[in-house]
Amino acid sequence: MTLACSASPAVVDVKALLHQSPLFAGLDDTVLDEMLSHFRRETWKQGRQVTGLESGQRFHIILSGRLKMAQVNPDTGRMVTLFLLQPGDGFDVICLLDGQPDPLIFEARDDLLMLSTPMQEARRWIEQHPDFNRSFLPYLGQQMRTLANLAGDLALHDTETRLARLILRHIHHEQPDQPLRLIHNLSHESLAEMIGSVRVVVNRQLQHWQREGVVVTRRGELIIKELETLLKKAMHFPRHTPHS
Amino acid sequence: MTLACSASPAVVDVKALLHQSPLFAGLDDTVLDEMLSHFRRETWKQGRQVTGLESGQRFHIILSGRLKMAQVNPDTGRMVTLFLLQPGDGFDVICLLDGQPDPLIFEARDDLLMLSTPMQEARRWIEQHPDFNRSFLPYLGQQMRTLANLAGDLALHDTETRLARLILRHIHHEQPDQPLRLIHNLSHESLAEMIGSVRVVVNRQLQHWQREGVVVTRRGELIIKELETLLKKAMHFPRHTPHS
DNA sequence: TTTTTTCTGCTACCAGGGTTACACAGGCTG
DNA sequence: CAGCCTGTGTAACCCTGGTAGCAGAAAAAA
Repeated sequence: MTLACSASPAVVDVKALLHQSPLFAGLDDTVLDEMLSHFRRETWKQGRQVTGLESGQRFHIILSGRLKMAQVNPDTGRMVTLFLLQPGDGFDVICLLDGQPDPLIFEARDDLLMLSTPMQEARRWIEQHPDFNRSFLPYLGQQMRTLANLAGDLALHDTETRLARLILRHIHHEQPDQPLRLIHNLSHESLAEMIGSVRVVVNRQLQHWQREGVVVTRRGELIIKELETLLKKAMHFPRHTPHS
Repeated sequence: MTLACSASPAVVDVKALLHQSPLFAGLDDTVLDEMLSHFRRETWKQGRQVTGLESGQRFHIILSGRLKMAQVNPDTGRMVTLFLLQPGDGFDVICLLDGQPDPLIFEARDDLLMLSTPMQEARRWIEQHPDFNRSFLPYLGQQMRTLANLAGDLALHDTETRLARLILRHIHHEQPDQPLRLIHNLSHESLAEMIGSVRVVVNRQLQHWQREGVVVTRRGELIIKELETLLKKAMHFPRHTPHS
């Protein structure tokens, strides 16, 4: 019997997880139970793509796995990742808010376990539970902040800066004596989509840093050797505090 | 005595204006009055710049004039406009939501007349008036949608496409027989900031279109001659419906 | 194992668009 | 009126970063 992290999603302790998530942290246990009764489980397997139009009928809460929320240019085939949603996140929040369909694409980066409920039901529940806003509104603020920063970065900074920031933003706060590394097993392609660029460019940059001795790359792994240098490349104007 | 549009802001019919705005449209008249009692008037004259850190203490509602909400790169001095806020809009919404300071810049494009109240007060009022969410949440959705589209455009489309879209998005729906033109008296510089580019590039593009016969430019004015052509340049993937 | 697919490294190419610079127009101001 | 300042037209330059293409390594599937 293995100690599963995301391997055995069926036994996830839903309530414990939601209590840690920024969205439901403050909710009373009984209220949470009541809410959960409106939801049903739903699973997507890795790689599944769904457009905003299709998924727009239901609101989802991620229990395990990561979900890419992206925009596509059908002409060139290129993609930008707007959000990489994690357990505790909900989608599609924008559609939940204003009811309009989103021209977005959602793609399961891992096998996904989620809760889902009809959009209308979610809206109704939120209306009837004003206390939820105590955590919901700040959550929305964070999302908007992330989007604003993405837009700002895309318009104002070069790929090197953007890549450096992306990496730093995603460093897991592990034991400080361990060598710093990215846990996320993201391909260069994925990294590229997250900074609004292309695989070749990301690779080019990483190789460049590797020759400088700043990082070491192995397949699906990225080890930071000189954090200071990377910080300098990323810090070209005041940073926002990464949540949590 | 002149027929003032934004010239005599002192006599603006606040309640009428707010009833039209997406944020307060649905509010009861008595509730609106109660709300207004928490606010005080505030004026900024054109060109005034304020950072998010300074203005973060109060929440504002625009009554007349336009306000640029932008991000800056202190190294290059370049700017991106995230929002061009109009009468009926509020700011800073992100800070209102999560309480964190924004590394943004707010600049009055015209003389501004606004209502303002301490952030805390605004948050408290929202908490106590759950009905407000009926219009507030959709409003937030629109804002997020706008940001998402901006980020998407910046990453996926060239300057020509972005400029075409910007212009089309800002056409005032006037009498259809009149020649189409941009009311906003925006400089090329302003246009550039709104598409995350630079004056020279915008000018270059406009001249190019002018030689093609698509538009005619005069100082501070832009007349569209061939709407079809411009639409074709803008339409490279499914458009979202511009609000209102 | 062999085969297939997914990632990665690297090259040559070139064009979009950003930087800099200057001249002139129109509107303001004194 | 002269002066100033902001907005506009246009040129030369060149560099970042995107496209196309291929070959090998690693992983996954057969």
